[in-house]
Amino acid sequence: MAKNGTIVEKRKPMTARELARMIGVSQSAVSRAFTPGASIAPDLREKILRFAEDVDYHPNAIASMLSKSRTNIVGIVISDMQNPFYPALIEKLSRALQRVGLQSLLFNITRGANLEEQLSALRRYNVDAVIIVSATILSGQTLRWATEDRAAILINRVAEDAELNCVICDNAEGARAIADHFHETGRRRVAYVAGLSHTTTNRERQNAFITRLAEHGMTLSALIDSGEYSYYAGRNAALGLLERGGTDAIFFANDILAAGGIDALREAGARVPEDIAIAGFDDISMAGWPHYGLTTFRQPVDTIVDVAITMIEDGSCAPGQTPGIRRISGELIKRSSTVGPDAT
Amino acid sequence: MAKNGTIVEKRKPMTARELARMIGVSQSAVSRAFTPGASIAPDLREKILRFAEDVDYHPNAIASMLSKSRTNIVGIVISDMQNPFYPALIEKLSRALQRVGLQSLLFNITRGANLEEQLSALRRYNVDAVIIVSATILSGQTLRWATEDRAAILINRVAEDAELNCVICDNAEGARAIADHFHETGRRRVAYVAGLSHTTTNRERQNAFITRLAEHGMTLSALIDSGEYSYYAGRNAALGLLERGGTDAIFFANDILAAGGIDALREAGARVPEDIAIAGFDDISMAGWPHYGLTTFRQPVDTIVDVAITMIEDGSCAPGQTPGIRRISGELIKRSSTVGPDAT
DNA sequence: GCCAATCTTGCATCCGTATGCAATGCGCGC
DNA sequence: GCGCGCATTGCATACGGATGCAAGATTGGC
Repeated sequence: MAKNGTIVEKRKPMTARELARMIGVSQSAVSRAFTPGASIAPDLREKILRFAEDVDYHPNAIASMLSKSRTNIVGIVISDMQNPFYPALIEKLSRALQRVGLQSLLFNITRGANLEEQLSALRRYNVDAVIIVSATILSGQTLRWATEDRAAILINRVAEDAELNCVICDNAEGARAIADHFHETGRRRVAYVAGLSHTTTNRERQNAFITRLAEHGMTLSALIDSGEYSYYAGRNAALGLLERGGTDAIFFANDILAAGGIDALREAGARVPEDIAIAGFDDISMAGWPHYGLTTFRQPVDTIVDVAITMIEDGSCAPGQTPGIRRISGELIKRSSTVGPDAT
Repeated sequence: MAKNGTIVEKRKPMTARELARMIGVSQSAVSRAFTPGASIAPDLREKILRFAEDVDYHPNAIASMLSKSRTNIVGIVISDMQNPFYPALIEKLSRALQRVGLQSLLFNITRGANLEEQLSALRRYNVDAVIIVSATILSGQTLRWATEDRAAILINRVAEDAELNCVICDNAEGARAIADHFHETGRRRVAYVAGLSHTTTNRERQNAFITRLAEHGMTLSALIDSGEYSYYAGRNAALGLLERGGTDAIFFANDILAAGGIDALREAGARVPEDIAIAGFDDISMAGWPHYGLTTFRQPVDTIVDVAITMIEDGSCAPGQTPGIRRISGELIKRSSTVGPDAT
């Protein structure tokens, strides 16, 4: 009744040569059968593929990579999975890559000194392209090192000192939309809460916002650098503003900050939006929850992903091509945190 | 003034042979210099490594994979990035893998028919191991197919029909802890809200919870299958229970459901925990936010990750080894959703 | 000072697939 | 019926590094 006691040896997968010998053709034929567009008679291909299916042969991707020097792997560098915006982006990105036959090698980097060590595999693995997702952690120098001689795209961050392709939401447009919206809804003394103030996304949002406030003749009641893009940083910033007084609207640099802000204000007894209107940026799913009803500028994530994939597929992000910055338009989503529950 | 107009050709990376010829040694020597423990004189290794650094030589990982038939890549299969628990887990997992020199190839699968197609790369890429994270989507059959002849670990799900290694939080322990806690805090008519009722995690939590209620002589006032592990599903379930009445505590199968439940109840005018106590499962970061203050059973994520990594490193999840289920103890985290703000 | 044991090193080959080139076969036009 | 041209196919080799084996270099023992 027992299975025989011999060690179950891991059976080595079949190779193209073995398959070829079984069928009585050359290894080249097998290779061609699996290569779309290769020069091979349709019936032979059919026959080989059928045979392959029977014996469960699959081409070894590693060997293929070596001879084609193409891996079909895209490295994705990310550093902040705490902000729900990024997991959502990664999910869409990896699915879109998969749809065009590319795999995602994930590099989750940690703030610290040994960044090059963390990214060393990125170079040794010969990924076809690198997508760097808001790696606020990477300095311009590391950025250049990581993307040297390699197709690369930055998402949600622009490269300042390096010449790199960037796909990014039009942060200025969004910040202006928020400012306009505050203006239209009668807010006049407005505060801005930065996440990491030195990041390019923050600077773009902040500058455009402040400029637009001035154009409307509104008052910038406060400018706070919360130090990080986190829920608790948002809470602290909001409480500080509440205590100080003189603010009737706050634009948080992103939604997770804004969520903290809304909760903290309400717990402290302030009414949102009656006393203080709140707006964020990104439109993470939480922003749409009834509890938050957060007015925010929706990042065009789908388009951003599409553009990035297209650049990888058509090679326009390959080294040697002239890099450029693609700014994608977003959309203002008005919710109850600025216009009250009636307008929802 | 313009740079010369020649096409910038992508300079091909140097090979071990070229490096060897430059130094005047054999290619083998170079290979050995980069192979820890290889038979090579210390000074020669030193010399080669120094030279390599100078000319920026890095061993080609693809070629190495081919000859060693080891990729140092672990495939991570995931399907639900919406629940914040999973991004947090993925983040820790990928960092831990990176720490031991393994890369993470991400497979973000979508519910649907062509699962094998989505996972086909998993087999062709010869990953050293597969970690399947709560792939509630995968049937036992697909599971077996995906892990065939391959080191594999399931996290947060047990395999029922396949013989696979599982690392999982002790769901029954957690459910009992919640039941005990409800009992101690005077709750008597308790409801359970399932996520996907057929998932193994749900069944374990549900069965243990109901059993413990009975042991305490408490009433199971309702058993709801919310249909998915989502915020909105939690809202709907909670509102249904509130309308029906007769429930003074609800155990949601996970935190994201519970968060929806808390919000919906409060919006409907119920007091949490005075009228209804709420508990969840996972301890996602949101559970600790003051707004939620969610009592929950904390999954031992760090330990789960450690155990999984260890199994990969010591080969105990390799094919041929006897698979087993590792249940890791978690911890009840009491917060204001059950014991009121005083106890916080 | 000589020989054996050990450490180093290089040579040759392998890993499994892709592909340029040459050879073969087939079809078609005249 | 012959010849040209295209479609197929196989052969040989490349991709870049790992490694068994044997030769060469060192060291130590007596």
